[in-house]
Amino acid sequence: MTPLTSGKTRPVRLADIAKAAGVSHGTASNVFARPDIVREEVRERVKAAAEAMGYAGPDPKGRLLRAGKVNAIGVATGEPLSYFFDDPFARVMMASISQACDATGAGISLVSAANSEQLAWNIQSALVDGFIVFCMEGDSRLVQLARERKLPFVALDLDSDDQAVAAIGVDNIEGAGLAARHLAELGHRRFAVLTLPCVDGRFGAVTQAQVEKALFSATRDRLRGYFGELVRFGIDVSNVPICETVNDEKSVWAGLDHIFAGSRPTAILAMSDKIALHALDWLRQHDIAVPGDVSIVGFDGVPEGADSKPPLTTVAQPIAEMGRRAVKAILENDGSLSRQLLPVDLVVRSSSGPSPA
Amino acid sequence: MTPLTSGKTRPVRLADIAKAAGVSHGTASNVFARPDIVREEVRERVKAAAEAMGYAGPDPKGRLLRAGKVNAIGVATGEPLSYFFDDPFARVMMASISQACDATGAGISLVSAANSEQLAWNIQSALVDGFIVFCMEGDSRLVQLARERKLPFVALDLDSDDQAVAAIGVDNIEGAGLAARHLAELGHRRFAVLTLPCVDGRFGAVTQAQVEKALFSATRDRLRGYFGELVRFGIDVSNVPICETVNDEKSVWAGLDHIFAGSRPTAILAMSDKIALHALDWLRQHDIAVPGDVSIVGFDGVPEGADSKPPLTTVAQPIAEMGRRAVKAILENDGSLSRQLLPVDLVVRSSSGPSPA
DNA sequence: GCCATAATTTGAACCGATCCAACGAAAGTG
DNA sequence: CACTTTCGTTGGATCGGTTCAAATTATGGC
Repeated sequence: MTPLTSGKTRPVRLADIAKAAGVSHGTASNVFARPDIVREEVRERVKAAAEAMGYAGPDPKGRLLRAGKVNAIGVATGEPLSYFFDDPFARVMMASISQACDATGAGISLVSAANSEQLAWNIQSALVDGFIVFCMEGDSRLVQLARERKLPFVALDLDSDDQAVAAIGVDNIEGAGLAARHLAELGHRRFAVLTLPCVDGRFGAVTQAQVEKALFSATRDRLRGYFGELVRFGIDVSNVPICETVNDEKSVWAGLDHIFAGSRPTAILAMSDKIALHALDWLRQHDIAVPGDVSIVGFDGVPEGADSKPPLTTVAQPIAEMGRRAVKAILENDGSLSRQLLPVDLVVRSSSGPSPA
Repeated sequence: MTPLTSGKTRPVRLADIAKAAGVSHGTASNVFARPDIVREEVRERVKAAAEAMGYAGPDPKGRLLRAGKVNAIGVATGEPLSYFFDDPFARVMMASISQACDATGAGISLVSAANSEQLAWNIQSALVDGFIVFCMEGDSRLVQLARERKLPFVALDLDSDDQAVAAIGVDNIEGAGLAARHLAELGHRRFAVLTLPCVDGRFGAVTQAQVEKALFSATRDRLRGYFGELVRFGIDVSNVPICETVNDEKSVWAGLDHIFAGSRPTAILAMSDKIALHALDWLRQHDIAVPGDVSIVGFDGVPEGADSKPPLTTVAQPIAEMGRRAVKAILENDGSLSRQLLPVDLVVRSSSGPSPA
C-alpha cells in the first residue's frame, strides 16, 4: 500500500545477513566492528549480502545495550526546548558545553517538555550518560527526577540548598553585593530592585519580608547581597521598591511603571542582564537618560550587554567556565564534585555613572 | 576504595528486584510500566524492594531495544556543535525545530564532530528516530552518511542536486534575483558580490567562469540569480567583482578591501545576512554611508538584520516554516516528501536606497 | 460447594547487537 | 608424521528491559 517502501517489511538485522552470507552472527558482527580479523573473502561476502539486502549497518539500539555507554550527555531544563536557542545566558552556556563535548566527541541531548508529566517521562527515558540540569528557577522537581536516574549529574546555578546535589554556580551574595556597592560608591542613594521570580507564577511588587521567604535561593541570595551592601552604606532599605519579574519584557516594563510611579530612583539593580536590557528599552522610551538620570547594573554578563545602548554594567558570571566544568564533571564522574562556587566579576560599562543628585 | 559509592557494584536490574520481591520479572516490569494492572499489595512490595536496593527505575537502554522508537530526532551538521548556538540562521532554525519537537514531546540530539571519521561514527551510532541535516556547505558526505542509516531523513537547504534526497529549501535563483532587481530598480549599475564559499577551504576573488563550477549548488544558484537579473538590466556582469568569503568577519573584510581597491561599487549583493552585517561594520569603519554611498542587500532574514545600523534589506527565507516542515517530515515519515521549495520574501529596510549616481 | 468469569501472575520469546571461550583448520616445527 | 601455533569461525551468553499467551488465583452467582 505504501507507495515507496515495501509494505510491512521488518528491517534487516545482522542475523539476517549472516544467514544469507552463510556465516555465524558472530562473524557478521565482526565484519562491521573489527573487519581486520575476518578473512577477506568472507568479509566481502558478508558485505555483499548486506548491500544486497539493504542492511543499514549495525543498529545502535542493539549495540547500546551491550556497550552501556551512550556517548551523549543530556542537558535538561524546565523551560521549553527553544530556551536553549533563545535565551542569551543559555546560549553562551550551551556554546561552552558543546565545545567541551566536541572536544571529547560526545553528543548532546536536549531534554525538556511542555507539561510536567511529560518532563518526568522525558528525563526517565533520556538516553544519556549523565545530566546537566539548568535549574534557573529552582525547579527542584527537575533536579529530583534527574538524580533518580542515578547517572552522573550536575546542576547549573545552584538553586537548591541541598548540599548533597552536585552543582556549579557563583556566589550570588557576593555578586549582588558588588553591584550594589558599585552604585553606592557612585553616590546613589535612591535604589530600586528588579528581581527574578521569587515564587512560581506571579510578578509585581514585593516586600522585604517576602524576600526572605523567596523560594529560589539564587533570587534570595542576590537580594540579600544587594541589601546587605546597601545597609552598609546606611541606606534605608525598607524604602527600596522591589519588583518581581519573570525575566521578560512585559513584566519588566510593568515593574518599572510601578516603580517610577512612586519616588524616582537613580539606581536600578537588575537581577539579570535580560531584565536590565528590557529596562534600558523602557527607560529610553520614557526619555530617561542612562546613566545621566538613572544608572542600572545587570547580572550574568551575556554578550548582548556589551552591545546595548548604552553598554551594560553587569556582574559577569564565568558562564563558559561553568559549562566546561559541568561537562568535565559529567564525563569524569569522579564523584569528587559536590558544589563549586566560581568567582564573579563586576564589568563596568556605560550604564552606570555618578548619581545626578 | 571509592569514597562515596561502593566499589565495583553493578547497578541493580529489574530482575534483581523481582527476585528480591519474590515476583517474576514480568510482574516487576508491570509495576513500572502499567502499575494499574498489578495488585496493590504486590505493587507496594516490589516498589519497596526497588527502594531498598536503590533501583534507578527501568533502564531506557533496555526498554529502547524492544520499543524501537527513541523519541528523539537528530540534528546533524558538519560544523562544530556550537554552530547551533552561535550562528543566527541556525538558531532561528533550531528554535523552530525545538518548538515543533516540544509540541510532540520529542527530544533533540545534536550530532556533529570535529574531524570527519568521528562524524561518521557519530552519525552511525546516533540514537535517533530520524535526521535533519544542516548541509549549508554541500557536505554531501554528511548527507550520504545520514541516508545510510535508512531512517527518516531530510536535508535543510538543498545543497545536493540529487533529486532523490528529501530536502527543504528555498528557490535560491529567485531569491537572489529579487535582491538584484531591487537594487537595479533603485538605479544602481555598479555592483559587487560577496559570496559564500564555492569550493572548500579558500576565499578571495572569483571569476565568472569559476561560478558555474561552484561546488555548492546553493551558492551557484544564488550567483546565477544575481547575474541573471543584472544581465536583464543590461549590466556588464563581466566587470562585477565577486569575492568569496567563508561567512566570517575576516574574509568579508578582506573581500571588501579587495573590491574597494578597484572601481567603487554602489551596490553590494551579500549572499548571507552574516556577510552583509560584517560588511556593514566594514563600511562604517571606512566612513562609507549606507545607503547614501553604497546599498547592500543580504540573504536569509535573520533577526539581527532588523537591529543593525542601518537595518538590513534582505531576502528572507521562511526559516521557522522550514524547521516546522522538517520536523513534520521526520515524525510523519509518510515518504511523500521529496523536495520542497519554499517562497522567499524580499524585506526592504534601510540598507538599500537610490543609487547616488 | 461447584462452575463460569474476571483479575493477576508467570515464564518464555524477543528486541539487535557484542563478546568470548571453545573449536576446527591450516601452517609451522622438529 | 605427530605436535604446537596461529588464524578464523562458531554459537551460546549477555546487555535490560517489554510483551503476550497460558497458567493460576480470586470473585461471583446460584
